[in-house]
Amino acid sequence: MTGFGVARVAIDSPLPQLDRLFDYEIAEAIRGTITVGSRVRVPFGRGAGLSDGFVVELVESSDFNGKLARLEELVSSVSVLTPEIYSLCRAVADRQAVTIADVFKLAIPTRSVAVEKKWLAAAAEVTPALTHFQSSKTGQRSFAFIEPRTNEFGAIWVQQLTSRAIASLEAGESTILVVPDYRDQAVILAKLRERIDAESIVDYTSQQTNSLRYSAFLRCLSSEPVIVVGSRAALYAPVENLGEIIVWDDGDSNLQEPTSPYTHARDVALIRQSQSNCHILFAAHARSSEMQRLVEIGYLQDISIPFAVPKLAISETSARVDSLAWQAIRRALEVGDAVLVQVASRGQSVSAYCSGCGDRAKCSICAGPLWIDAQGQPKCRWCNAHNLGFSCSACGNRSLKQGRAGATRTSAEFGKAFPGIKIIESNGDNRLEQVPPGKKIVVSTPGAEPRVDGGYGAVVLLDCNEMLSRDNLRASEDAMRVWSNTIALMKSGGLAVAVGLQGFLGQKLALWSQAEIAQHEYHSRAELRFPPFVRMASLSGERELLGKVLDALPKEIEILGPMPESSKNASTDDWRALIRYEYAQGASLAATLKTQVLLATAGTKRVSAKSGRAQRPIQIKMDTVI
DNA sequence: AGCACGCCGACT
DNA sequence: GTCGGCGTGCTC
Repeated sequence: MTGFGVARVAIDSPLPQLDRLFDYEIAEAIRGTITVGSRVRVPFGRGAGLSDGFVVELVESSDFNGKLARLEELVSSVSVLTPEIYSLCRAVADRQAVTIADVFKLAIPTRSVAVEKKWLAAAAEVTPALTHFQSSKTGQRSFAFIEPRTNEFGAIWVQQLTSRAIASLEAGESTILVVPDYRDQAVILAKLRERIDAESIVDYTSQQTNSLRYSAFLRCLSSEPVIVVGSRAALYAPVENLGEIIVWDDGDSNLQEPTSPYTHARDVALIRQSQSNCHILFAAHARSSEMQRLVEIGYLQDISIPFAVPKLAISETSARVDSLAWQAIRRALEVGDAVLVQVASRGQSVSAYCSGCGDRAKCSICAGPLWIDAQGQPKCRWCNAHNLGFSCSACGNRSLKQGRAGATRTSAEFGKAFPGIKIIESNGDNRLEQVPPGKKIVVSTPGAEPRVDGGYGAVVLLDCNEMLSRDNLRASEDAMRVWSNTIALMKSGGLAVAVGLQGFLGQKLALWSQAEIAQHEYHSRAELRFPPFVRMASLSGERELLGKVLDALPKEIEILGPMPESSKNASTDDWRALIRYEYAQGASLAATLKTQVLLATAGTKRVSAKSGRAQRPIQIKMDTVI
């Protein structure tokens, strides 16, 4: 036990200048118990108190020219920061130009003493076998389209992914299964519980209490192989013998980290894969442009198994619901099946207009666009205010005209067309998870579609053009993903109809040529030099500081802007610049940005007084979402 | 972040 | 003469 007298500690501090290791002399009293990964409290700086940190390395001596401070307080003997997770956090922080502490927040849950005591007591009884085998395997990196279909056993993708994870488990390896949608997580967990022992399943789902999260985390630390199911955070699960990472439906925006380190689960998964050499599989019904890129450059292999494509009719009419759709609905109802109708937006009407001059109706408070909710009342899309006493800002007229129908009005229309048939509405605010099978029409907004045992007899996609014309770079890609996932809720013999979908996308979707659609999308991004063909970072902060940082960047880096931040709540006078760069430039750009921001902001007074909360003077997002 | 060190204005 | 302003810089 002698020898390791010095601990190299990562301080858990958000300050970028402290994002490195500090050496400490370990006090005799705790030398025997301290391990790599231990949570410790160390004296730091001139402050009187102790700072939190993690032991990253134990060494015999330090090469620090100075007197080492003493590490006296070991918080707990559990090695929470395993070497594998430390290097993952380090790599993520470096890639995103953020502090490692920002990544620790995602990787290491808050300690719960009670949970830890219980776990330690149980661990002492079991004595895990030391199976720390060093795998020299090379992981296979792949992408697969999965058959969009539901049968009596549930969705095909659920069956395929759980089977894959169970096979790994039986071979003694762990799997991390990333599923963005919480309803899908529940379905996956239920399917796993049906088939294997609960001991081997770790629920890493995010909406849990601290103690549950910590308990799930500790279960991963035991060396028994497990299947971890969760969202973004599951990628940091400290499992050993990681056999495979599976990411389901990577196009889902839930996989994007909204706060620092601003990562996408896809990138974290790829980093962890490359470090541990495990297998990685991205699977979905549609292909994101990021997947398309990785397949095209040969980084991922397409291992899709050919499958029968769903029956899908495209109607190019301008009618909102055309005869093809009516026919499909009628046929499904006749055989006693449930029908799913997808509508672009909820309420009575997506939009409202002045009946006098025809101008778009605006909110009396914030001038945002009005829509008509399920109760028939005008509401603002931006500030949510009721606008009962509408008066047109242009002509003074006091009455409204409804725009295109939303889910509520569509329901009413279907009610009239199919008297006696049960109509059910599901939307983001009022979401149904599951409906019983049988004759009924379910009207849903995208993302709120309830599941039905055995699948829907027919799926009708309305407002296809509306979905495509959203003001967003990813509108088309998102729409394709949503439609594909909706069609996947249909049973084998069912018929889907996409109303108002024209041209290339219509033709290709009808043939389920997902790869061609993704290729088309990706190439159009490449032409514009938009992500994911290149990467795009955003820098925001005070104009002068921003200028200093931008001036320090190498000449070959393309800078767009800076320009004033256009936020709806125009309280900030921040400026913003975009930086377009190649993937190969990422590492060095992140490093220069990190140091340049530090240099530019050194000596700057932190403006914490006015806003109340200390803010970083310059914010770096290495991959901005446009 | 804290906290100390350091080099310029009005005070018992 | 010195008390203290907060600009600058460091933290194993």
